[in-house]
Amino acid sequence: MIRRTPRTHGEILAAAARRFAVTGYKGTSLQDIAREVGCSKAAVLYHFAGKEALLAELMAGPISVLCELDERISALTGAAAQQAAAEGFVDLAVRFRGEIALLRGEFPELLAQPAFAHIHLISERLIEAMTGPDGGQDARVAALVLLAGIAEGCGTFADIPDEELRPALLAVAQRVLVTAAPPPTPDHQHQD
Amino acid sequence: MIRRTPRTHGEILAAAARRFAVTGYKGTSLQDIAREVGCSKAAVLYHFAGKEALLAELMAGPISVLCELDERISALTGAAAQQAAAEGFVDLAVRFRGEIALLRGEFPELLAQPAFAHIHLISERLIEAMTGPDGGQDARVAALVLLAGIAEGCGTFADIPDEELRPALLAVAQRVLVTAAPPPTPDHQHQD
DNA sequence: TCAGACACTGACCGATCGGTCAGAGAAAGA
DNA sequence: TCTTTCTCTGACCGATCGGTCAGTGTCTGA
Repeated sequence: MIRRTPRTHGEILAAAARRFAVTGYKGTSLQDIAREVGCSKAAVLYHFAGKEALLAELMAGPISVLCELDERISALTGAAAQQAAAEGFVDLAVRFRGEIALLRGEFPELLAQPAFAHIHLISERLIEAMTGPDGGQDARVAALVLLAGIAEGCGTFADIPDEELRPALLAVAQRVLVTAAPPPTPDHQHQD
Repeated sequence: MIRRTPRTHGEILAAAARRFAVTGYKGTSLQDIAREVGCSKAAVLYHFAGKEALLAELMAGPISVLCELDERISALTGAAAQQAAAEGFVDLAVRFRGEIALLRGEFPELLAQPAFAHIHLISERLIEAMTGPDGGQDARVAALVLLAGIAEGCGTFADIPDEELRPALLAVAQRVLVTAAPPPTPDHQHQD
């Protein structure tokens, strides 16, 4: 029972991540992945129940971190929730930028699948938190632009190391989010 | 020579735009479009040389505006170019948000096609302009997050009319862009 | 009335997709 | 040595893709 040759499972996963990152989930065939690994398509399907299973395993890490972030935020309100959401999402995006990048533009359809249904709810709560205590339409637009910009952009920062990208994104987040609604009357106009 | 029944060409284009916006370019088949119009797939291919031709005609508007913006920016430098790039891109994104949305995540592959090769160069020049006179890595990150965030996010703001979305996005742009390199030349610092 | 242009259809094409399946080959325990 | 288990393969499946093609009905100008 020594289960020799542990090579393939991890190799296939890594190859799938590489191909997905370049050509996207839909744009990558099982044949492409098999070619990258150097085995048959059937071998890929021997180790994984299907193409979806491959994606699910690849996204397990970032998804669990996203769920943790959601729980953490749900215990907070107002500016504290906003700050935690921004910092948490930047951390997640930097750490898992490869995984996020491979979902480029396929969020709508992938999220429609039952396996990822809860992600949709979480992302909505994330935007709500990032919108902050202001709650106005401008704040919501800012939150959405930030979220989408980080998610979409972080995959293209392959040349920037984590320890430089994180503070850069955090700085952007601090600037873009509508942080305070001092009086009830809308009154934000100072900046930096 | 009266060319009666002008119905189909425009109808097909509109139906394609609708389907592309929902399921993406790759995710929409000619059959889907034909079903939406209520004709055969062959009829779609009678009016358009192919699926790519459909996309090209849909994108002709935003692309020409993008080219104009590129020319306008190329005549400017520094903060003026940055401001023009931000405002111009926001205008473009708001006006053509439907068209931009249908490219969701398919930029990499579509831009790889020779027909759209110059778009890639333009978007790079746009980012360079948005990076601004500061030129540092943080400014570049900010520019890319803004560009990606607007492009990716604007398609989801279907419930916000143009005249509200534009100032909201402009406000985000003013906040997020690194507008000045403070120590060397204190030049411009107005805001809002 | 009739030829021809136009708009369109259904059948069909080769390619590719995700996925299945019977079986081959190697290794390990008995 | 024999049997079992694991790993992997090539052939194959039905579905769907973008695209082609011969032909059909309809309208128009002569």
